[in-house]
Amino acid sequence: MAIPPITARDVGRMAGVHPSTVSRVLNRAFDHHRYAPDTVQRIHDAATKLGYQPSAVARAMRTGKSMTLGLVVSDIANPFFGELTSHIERHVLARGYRLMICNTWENPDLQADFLADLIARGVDGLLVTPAGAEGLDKARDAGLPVVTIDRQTSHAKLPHVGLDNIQAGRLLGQQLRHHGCQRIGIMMVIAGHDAMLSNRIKGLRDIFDDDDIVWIETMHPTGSHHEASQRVLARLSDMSQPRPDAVVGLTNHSTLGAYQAIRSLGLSIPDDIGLAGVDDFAAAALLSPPVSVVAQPLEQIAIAAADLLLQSLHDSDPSPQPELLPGTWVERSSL
Amino acid sequence: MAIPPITARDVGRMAGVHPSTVSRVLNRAFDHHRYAPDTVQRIHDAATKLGYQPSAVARAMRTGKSMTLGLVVSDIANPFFGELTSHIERHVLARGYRLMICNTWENPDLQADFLADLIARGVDGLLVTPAGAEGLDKARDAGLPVVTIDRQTSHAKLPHVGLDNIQAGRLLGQQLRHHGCQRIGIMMVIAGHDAMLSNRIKGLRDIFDDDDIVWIETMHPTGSHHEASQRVLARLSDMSQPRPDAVVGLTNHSTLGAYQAIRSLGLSIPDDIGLAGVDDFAAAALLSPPVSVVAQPLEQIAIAAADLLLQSLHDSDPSPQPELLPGTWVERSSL
DNA sequence: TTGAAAGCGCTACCAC
DNA sequence: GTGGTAGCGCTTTCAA
Repeated sequence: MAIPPITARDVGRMAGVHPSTVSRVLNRAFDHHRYAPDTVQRIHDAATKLGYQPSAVARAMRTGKSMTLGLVVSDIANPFFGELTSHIERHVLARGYRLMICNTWENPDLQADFLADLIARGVDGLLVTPAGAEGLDKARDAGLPVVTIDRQTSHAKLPHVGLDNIQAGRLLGQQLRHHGCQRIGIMMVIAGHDAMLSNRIKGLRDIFDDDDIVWIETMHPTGSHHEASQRVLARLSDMSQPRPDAVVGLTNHSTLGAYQAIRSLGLSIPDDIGLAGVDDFAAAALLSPPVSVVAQPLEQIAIAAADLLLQSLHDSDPSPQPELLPGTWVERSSL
Repeated sequence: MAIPPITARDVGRMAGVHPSTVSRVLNRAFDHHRYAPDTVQRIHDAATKLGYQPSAVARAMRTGKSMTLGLVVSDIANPFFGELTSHIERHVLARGYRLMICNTWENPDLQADFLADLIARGVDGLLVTPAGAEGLDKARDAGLPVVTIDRQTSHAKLPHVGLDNIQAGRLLGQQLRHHGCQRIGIMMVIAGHDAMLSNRIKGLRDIFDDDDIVWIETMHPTGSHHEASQRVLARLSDMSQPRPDAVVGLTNHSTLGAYQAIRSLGLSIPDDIGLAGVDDFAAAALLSPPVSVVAQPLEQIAIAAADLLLQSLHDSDPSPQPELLPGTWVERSSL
């Protein structure tokens, strides 16, 4: 057990050179001409024979760069974030970076803890889907590039990449109208104090008057789609209000919950009531009927965010201009 | 920008003590009586005033412990692994550990790369849902505790926690029988060269004769449920074979694909044909009809695996006895 | 009870 | 072209 790891010293000894030479030769693979070909050869041989892996810890200590990025995400169990994470990882990996992933479960204090810890661990930059503003300023003050994804924080104006929520809301509204909906009910999950959902609603309000929005039901972000379902159920069972022509879910959990509520009421979609949402999810295409949604350009968002961060690792200042990507309508048959 | 971080030296200077004293006092919080109360006070004051965060990198370098665990997972975008990850993270976090998460996308070579890199980064232990045996021996040889989850590797006998696949297959078979099924078709996703699926089938074979298994359709693990759907479609459309009473999916993607195929054929579940699977997934309860499955005790698996690893960080040798947890039947209405 | 020194493994710099 | 030295920030001896 506990085999002592091979160090540059060991390689140097075997190749008959000084450790610093080992380091130079191994790191600048394309400067071979500057060293005696024989030396280079011996070093490479020794390194492979010994299975030398430079200690990333020591390297990070010395260079101040860990080649690691921190990803602070709301809930990795939510496929939305899982996919986002997956795209981000693939992208930064290709550029030589690794990811440290932390789950905040929408807890702002935990987020602050994670950020502080990631900084202490020497990450080179931070990607965050904020659960609040907590800890973000400190990260920026520490001189670390930070890019927010999916949600924008209210105060700190950090570089941001995400869905154009107003456009998404408007697109959803247009489609609702196009399918003849007059009155809608909205189910949403409120996450932190961000502008995401209010913007989606703002877009919707560009198309629907206040009077046409029968109700807006909210829920805490830690709840599941079961809870969302309860809320919608209560709304639809309340006979003192007119029934909306359609229910819209502003997040994937909300839409799923709304679907479940409508079905459990024995209502038929779209004949009795329509359903649509923002955020696509695997099950949407498989429900009966398949549910139409505004889909986020997840991969583009992931790539744009990663690129923005990677770029600001080298250049000094990233544009504080939010990069807002448009959603696309995925027509299925729920309206 | 690039604010120089606070070091123990800075704290020491402000408190008028040597950095080593700062370290001792701050680390052994419950040995206060061994130091002059006044010194302790000044150090704490200085540390909080300066916002001192010890560098985890330097600490890892010195102590050889990074308080970080590596999690090498097949596909974080698959909610099964997303949830597993989430449980694991919560559990190890409570014990002071962080997670470095790597996605192999079922690529054994990538797995080997990740493992080597994780070792170089000084992780204290490894949790792996193997996509193959690649790199696992090397990790163990390096003296790192390794625990495999979900799938067992064929050769390396590593400590393992996962579903009791034979039991799960048998349970599924029993339920199929109980609902009157005589002949079944099986859809599965083959992942690596592990025993997981063959064990699920073995359990099924305890209940069904070979003749009662009309067909077994396989697919590569990188495929989506769409591909699974194609396969099942082809099987069910093949009129030269008898149609099974039920289709069973051996993974969540398979079951989803099978559902889609059956529906697109206009067949009704369970009247025309039954459907069931191993692995629960969010959509299973929402499909029409809801799909019955053998569910994995995900949280228990996560906790047991994390505990096993954590324990072998301190004690020397973990039991090489696989810890097999039973699946439970979730009755819905697809049989 | 505290200070001083050493050293984890690496790489940047300065000699030669 | 290559060796030597220093030092990243921490913790762990050993001395006092």
